[in-house]
Order: sequence, then structure tokens, then C-alpha cells
Amino acid sequence: MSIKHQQLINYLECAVSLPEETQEIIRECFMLRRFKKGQYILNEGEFCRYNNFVLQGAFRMFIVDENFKEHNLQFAFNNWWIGDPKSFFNDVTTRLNIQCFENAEVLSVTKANQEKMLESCPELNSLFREKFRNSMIRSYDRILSLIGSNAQSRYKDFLETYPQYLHRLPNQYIASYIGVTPEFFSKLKKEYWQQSKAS
Amino acid sequence: MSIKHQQLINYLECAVSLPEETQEIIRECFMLRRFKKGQYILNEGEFCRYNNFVLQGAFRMFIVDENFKEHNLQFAFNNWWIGDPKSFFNDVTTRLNIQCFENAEVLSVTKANQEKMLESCPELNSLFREKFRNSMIRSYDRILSLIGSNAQSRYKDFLETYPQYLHRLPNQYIASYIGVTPEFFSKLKKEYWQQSKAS
DNA sequence: TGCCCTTCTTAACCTACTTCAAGGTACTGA
DNA sequence: TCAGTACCTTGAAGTAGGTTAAGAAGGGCA
Repeated sequence: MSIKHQQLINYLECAVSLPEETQEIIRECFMLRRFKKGQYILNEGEFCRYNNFVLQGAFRMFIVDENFKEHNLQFAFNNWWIGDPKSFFNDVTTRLNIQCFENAEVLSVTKANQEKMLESCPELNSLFREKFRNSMIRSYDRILSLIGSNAQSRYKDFLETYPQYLHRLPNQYIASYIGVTPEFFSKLKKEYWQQSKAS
Repeated sequence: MSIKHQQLINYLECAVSLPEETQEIIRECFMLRRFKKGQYILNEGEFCRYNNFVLQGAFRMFIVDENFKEHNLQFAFNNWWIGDPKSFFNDVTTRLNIQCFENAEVLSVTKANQEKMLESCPELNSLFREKFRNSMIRSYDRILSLIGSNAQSRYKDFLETYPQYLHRLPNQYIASYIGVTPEFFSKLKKEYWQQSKAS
């Protein structure tokens, strides 16, 4: 009876109460994996076989463009899910990379096992649907901000949206997330703090 | 028994077979609405009360930024769904506008009625989940292309992804969708066709 | 047929952001 | 304690894409 799995069960039980049978399935189906800082858990060109629930640590998901530049798409910390849904659900190879940047523990589940869990507890379906919806809404907001606003206000948005993770994120990762170079990000920050001091 | 609703039922039955009872609910719950070219079916600041299935015609969804510039996020043609999921599901006001740009007929459903339909036919849940997933994957791809590539290759991607709709879309709408001004889009096109002629 | 109105294109100039290069700062480990 | 390395900042020069303004090219309609 792993204490690790209990963290996932507690997380799920915030939304629905899980029958003992489902809890058992979760303990069987979710595999505990550990990663060291720097390690990749998914590489471009592979199939994404696992959906991952982060117990502790931190991950970033990024693409590498034709000039070998990295672009961060998403981060994941405690109690977040991370994986490439496109590759996971559609059995295609991924364009994404996922790298651990703080030593981490995750619980990983295959597609078959995830379906097994959802079948055993239909209430979880609505939870997962909601997670999906939220994640879709977040990516919609992301598109809006990439299309409709400049770097300065994307930086402001980031500060407002993720204040609690700022200190765990290297500047270069944030720069890449909001879509500018580290050099320009440096200037953005300076400008921003000068302005907010003035007002 | 509206022939209009039959189009929706046919569309759904490509994936799941619907019991007569569910078909009846669909006929009752989906409201037929008609729009003329130019008309708005959703305005920034309103609540998105309806999820809309497009029978015929064409729509675009866009935001207006602080400089009153429009940015197209998505289009919708026959047999597509359109609405703002964030506003629809979370009962918040929307930042989006949806405008008809070819005379159109849609079937609209409220959140309560959509839930009623899903309850009556649980198989539809997985269909809707899949639609969500696809729509999430599409927006993910959109972020990837906005972040990871320049305007020229976003234009190429658009040509490859939506060849069948090109002739129904004014250049300025495509320009806005890929995230450039109409003027710059003009240059892109010229450059693209010169290159492809040369090779 | 011709006119108005919207859309598209072209060109000159402008700016937000990138690139490149250099120096500063701060962990990390022997 | 010191060196090595990764990270952050600064500045100068370059570029992708925006702005403005004007003309060209359709397309609906009298």
C-alpha cells in the first residue's frame, strides 16, 4: 500500500469519492517512476506511452524548432498531469520533449490502464473531462495572448497567472514560455520593474 | 420532424447509434437559428449560452485587442461546432466574438439541454470527449506553430491543413488567423508562389 | 454599362524583437 | 578556497513583420 499512490487518491477524492475497488486498480495500474534533474521522460519522435501525475519535482515540455531552438509550452509541478495527449490517445509519434528540471517522482499510467480505471469508476470520467476542458481553455488563452498582445503584457500575464511558481523557474524558461529570447526577457523585466516602481 | 435535425443526427450516428428516445430529445433540445452574412452570434462581454452545430454557412471567432485590431482564432463550416467553451461551461462572460460571414443555419443547444442529451445517451459522452480532445490537440498545434515557426511556414501549414476551405476565406481572415497583417500576408503569398514556381 | 464599396497589392518607412559578443554573477563541487 | 560552469545582463547591429498611404482590382447592383 504505497503512500505515493495515496497522494493521487487524495487528489482524485477532492472531486469524487472512489470505491475501494477503484483505489485498488489505481495502486495496481499507476507505476511509480523517479527522475533526476536533467533527465528526459519523453523525446521527440517517440510514442507517448504514459500519462504522468507529478507527485513532486518539476517538468517542462518543449519543442525544438528547425534552428534547434527550444520553446517551452508548459510546465508541471506537484499534482499536475503531464504528457502529450495527441501522441497518447492517437498512437502517433510526438513532436514534444518533456524534461525534468527538479528531481521528481511521478505516477505513470498507460492508455489501457487509464481506461480500466475510468471504467471501474464512471464518476472519474466527468473529472477527466473537466481537466481536459480546463486544459483546453488554458491553451485557448495562450493562443489569445500570443496573437493579441505583445511581450510586455504576456510577461505581466505570466506574473499574474503563476506567481507561486516564479521562484522555481529559471528566467530562460519563462522567456521561452512567453516567446522571447533570454536577452530580450532581461530587458522586459527591467522595464517592468522600473515602471511599477514609478507608479 | 425537421430535416435540419436529421443532418445533426446523421453526423452523430457516424460515431454512435442513437436510440429513438435520444433522437427525440435532440429534435426537442436543438433550436434552429438562421444568420445573415455579417451578423454576430456572440459578442465580447456576453455569456455564451449556446453550443452551435453549423448546418451550413461559415463563421469566424475572433478577439479584439486593446488597439481594436481583430484576431481570428477559429473558423467553422458545415458540421463543425462553434462556441466559447470557457464561457459556456463556467458561466463567465466571454472575450470572444463570433460572426457569420456566409449566410448560415445552425442548431443551438443550451448547457442544460446538452447535459440532458448526454445523460440520455451515455455513448455520446465518449464522442464529445473525443471532440474535445481533438479540439485541444488542434489548439496545441496552433500554439506550437505560433511559438516555433515564422509567418512563412505558418502560411504553408495553413495551406496544407485547410486546402478545402481556402476559396471560402477572404485573405484578410487567413492573414489574421496566421497572425500577420493583410499587407504582410500579401508579401508572404507572393514570396511563396515565386518559390514554389522556382523549385 | 458604369459606379460604389470592399478587398487586395505595392512601396517607403518604422519598431519590436533577435542576434551576436562581451562581461558579471552565482551556484557547484573538489 | 578556488575554479569551472551555468545563468543573467548589457549594448550594438540586424531583421521580421507592422504602419501608413496610395493605387489596382474585383463584385454587387442600378
